[in-house]
Amino acid sequence: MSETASIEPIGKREKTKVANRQAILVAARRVFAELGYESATVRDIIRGTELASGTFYNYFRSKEEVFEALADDGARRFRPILRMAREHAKSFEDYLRSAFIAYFRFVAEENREAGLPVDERRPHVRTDTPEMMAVYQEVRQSLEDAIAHGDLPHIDADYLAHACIGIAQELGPAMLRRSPPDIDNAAAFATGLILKGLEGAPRKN
Amino acid sequence: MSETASIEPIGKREKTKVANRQAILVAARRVFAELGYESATVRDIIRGTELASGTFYNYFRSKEEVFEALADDGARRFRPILRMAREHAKSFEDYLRSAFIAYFRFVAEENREAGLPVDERRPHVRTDTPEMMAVYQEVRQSLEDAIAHGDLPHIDADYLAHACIGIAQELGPAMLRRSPPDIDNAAAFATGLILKGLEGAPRKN
DNA sequence: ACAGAAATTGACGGGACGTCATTTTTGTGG
DNA sequence: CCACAAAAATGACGTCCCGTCAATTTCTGT
Repeated sequence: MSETASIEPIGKREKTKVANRQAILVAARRVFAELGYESATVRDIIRGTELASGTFYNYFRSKEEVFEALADDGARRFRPILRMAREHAKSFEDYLRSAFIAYFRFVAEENREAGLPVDERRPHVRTDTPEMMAVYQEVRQSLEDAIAHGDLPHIDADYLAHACIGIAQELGPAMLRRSPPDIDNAAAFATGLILKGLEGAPRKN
Repeated sequence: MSETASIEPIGKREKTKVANRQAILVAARRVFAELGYESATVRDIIRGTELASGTFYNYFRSKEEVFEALADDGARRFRPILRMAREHAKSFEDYLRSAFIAYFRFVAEENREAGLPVDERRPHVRTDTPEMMAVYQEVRQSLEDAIAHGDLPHIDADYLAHACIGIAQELGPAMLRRSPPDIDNAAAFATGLILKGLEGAPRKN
């Protein structure tokens, strides 16, 4: 008898495996925040866990791969938010604005818990991880839908998606540099600019 | 007498100094292109010169500093182009378009001589070097001038400058990914988007 | 020509890297 | 309950890179 009680579909093997992976990711997040991506080392990360150096390489091939896993995490959390914004939007303008708001909120949140310095914290590494691509696809899909729906003229969806992402990426830090950061204001600026260009961007004061 | 001939305001000391610095930069550019920024090492760089390892540190404190010097170079070459675009422009639209064209040309050029892979080559490192800031300032100044001149409504010049830069940064690689890259088309897209938003962006086909 | 300043050199101690033979842990069949 | 094989963790090891620094070479002014 002994353990008829709980259904344990998951053996100890699997359990420690996810636990270790998680431990590495948690430690990595902290180490990257403290030392910055560049100067952080694989050893720094494993020292932040109970594991031995060799064990690290059972889970990741390099520091960069750990970072990508973290970036993936972020993108994975952000994507459903983006999708909900699309589904709930009453108009294209509405979608755009909520998407920007969601992103800027996300950025502000990530930044707040990572420590103060706005720029220095952002790891300087390639971020074209699969999940990031998925976010791009999500945005692009929204744009193509809007075009097909007649909400947008027939413009280059690829370029437009990149432009939106570029605006978001640059406006995010610019917003954070102001105190206090005004998410709605930044989102209004981006939305207005994309919809109507300079005439659509909110006047200052 | 001996050397009354040429006026040599520059001693041998100074000369080898600039030569060494240049040698390091040239080697670094090649090494970064070949190995990628991440995996390149200071040793790889000096091996590409006639210098000893210790000498490197007389010129730069780290690999990152070398990269920043290279980025500075790029920005330093780009800035006058940008300024000329501003001075020669007949209208704000004209300025915007030529600025984008200049940037996309620059990107295409840098990319062509660095080897083919579009994304992998771009070093993943902070690029907020002083000269980069200067480019941002240059853009922002243009925008503020245009606002003061009445060519633009009173909008947030800081945000707008960041938005332009974000668009340029994302559209550049997106353009390069197409074959053949169409600089004028990308510039037209960016200009139209900024000026009039979606309605201003060129229709596709 | 010479002395002192400036720059170069490469060896060195400290560490990080990624691997791998060994040990420990876990799952399974008798 | 045990034994045995597969899986995973361990940490020592050889290799390489880092940044420094005392010794040496190269330059400059007098």
